[in-house]
Amino acid sequence: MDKPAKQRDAEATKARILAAAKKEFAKNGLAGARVDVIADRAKANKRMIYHYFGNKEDLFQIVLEEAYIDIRTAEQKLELNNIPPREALEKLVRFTWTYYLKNPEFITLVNSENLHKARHLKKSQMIEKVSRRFVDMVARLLERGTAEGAFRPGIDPVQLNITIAAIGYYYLTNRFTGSIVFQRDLMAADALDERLRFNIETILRLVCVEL
Amino acid sequence: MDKPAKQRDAEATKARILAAAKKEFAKNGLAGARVDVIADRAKANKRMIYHYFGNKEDLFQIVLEEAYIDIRTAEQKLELNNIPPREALEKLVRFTWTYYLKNPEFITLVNSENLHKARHLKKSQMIEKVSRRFVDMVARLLERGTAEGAFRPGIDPVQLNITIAAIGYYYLTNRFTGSIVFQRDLMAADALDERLRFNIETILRLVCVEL
DNA sequence: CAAGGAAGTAACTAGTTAGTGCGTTAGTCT
DNA sequence: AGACTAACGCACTAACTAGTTACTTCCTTG
Repeated sequence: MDKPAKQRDAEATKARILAAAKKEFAKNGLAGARVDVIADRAKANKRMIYHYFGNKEDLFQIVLEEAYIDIRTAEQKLELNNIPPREALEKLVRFTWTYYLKNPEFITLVNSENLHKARHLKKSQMIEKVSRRFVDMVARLLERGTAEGAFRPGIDPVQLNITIAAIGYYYLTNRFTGSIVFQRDLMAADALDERLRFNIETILRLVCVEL
Repeated sequence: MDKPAKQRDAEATKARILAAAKKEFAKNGLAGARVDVIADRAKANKRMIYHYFGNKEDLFQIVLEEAYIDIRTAEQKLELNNIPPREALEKLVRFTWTYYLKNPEFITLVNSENLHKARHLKKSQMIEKVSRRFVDMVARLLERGTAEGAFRPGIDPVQLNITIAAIGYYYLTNRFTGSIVFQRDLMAADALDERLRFNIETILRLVCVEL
């Protein structure tokens, strides 16, 4: 069922445009991004962008949606409910940190979207669906841990989710100003290891009955 | 209809430009901000902006510097070393949260600066000085708490500072996408109270020997 | 195989935007 | 008073940028 290699390939062109757009939007934000740059980097013509995606903002919206779907999909693959609660929690903290570290565009795109008061995400129905599944996963983990007596009762899964994200996200999104303010290279390999360790400790102390 | 004699006041004009610029840069980022809008809102002429501040980027840099100096100054006024360690720590968490909440431009300006890899902050000497004083303050607090047996030993003041900032900053900067992802109005009054409570608990559990 | 549609391109337009040239007005100093 | 300096303002430009027009090239299918 393989399609023969075409000289013309709409899907491939769309994919190249999306990849280039992700990079450009992440680097310069929505206002700072240049459509011409996206076209060039995608080895496509600017006209193709407007043909496939409508306009700059619509393109941004699709890039953003894909970024959210990507992280939520990766999270589901963790299958946290097949391992002991405490290990699962640590695994989630570790995953979140590593995902942000390896996908720095995600952070920048989310920042951009918040600068625009999430007006693009608001239009997306898909996001609500995948987000609910994500919150449910952590809620179930908390229930399981509480039932086993490992986790403190009464922890709000949303607050926990936000906190797990926060301690990784903030460190990485503010790595440039942070390296100046704290006069330390926050992106040095040992600094990154140390931060992950600290984050795991923060969350375990918050959630677990005893260490 | 006589025009009232127009008072000339360079300092007042500069101040109006800075205030307008802060608002515009915070709202739209460096690339999205419009110099004409700043001039209009400052009830000044665009020519004055270039006369006093050189260019758009230099203006951004000064706005950013002032924002940093403002928060660092407010932090120093806390005088954390005159109250018991545990209370001082809680006070710092509470202050950080409240400052971000009441000064949303600070967060957005810092985000913008990080999008630009902190290239403006790098040029500023003042920042390093006020930042060091800030880290020292928290370091002394940690030492004091550890000496009294209230705090766990070996906590890195930089990691703690980052974490205290993170749990407030992330919640607020991502309040728009967060309200969609978590399907909850993160800015409702009770949600804000609840978050502050949760943040205090997070930090106390991280730092204190026992609650 | 011809025909129609889809993929792809170059050159253009209309509007925007940072930055300026140059002139005017108000306050100050001698 | 007159001269000098600094505050202020208008109107312009050169460069840029999102989006479009009008066209060519290639592929599929009836």
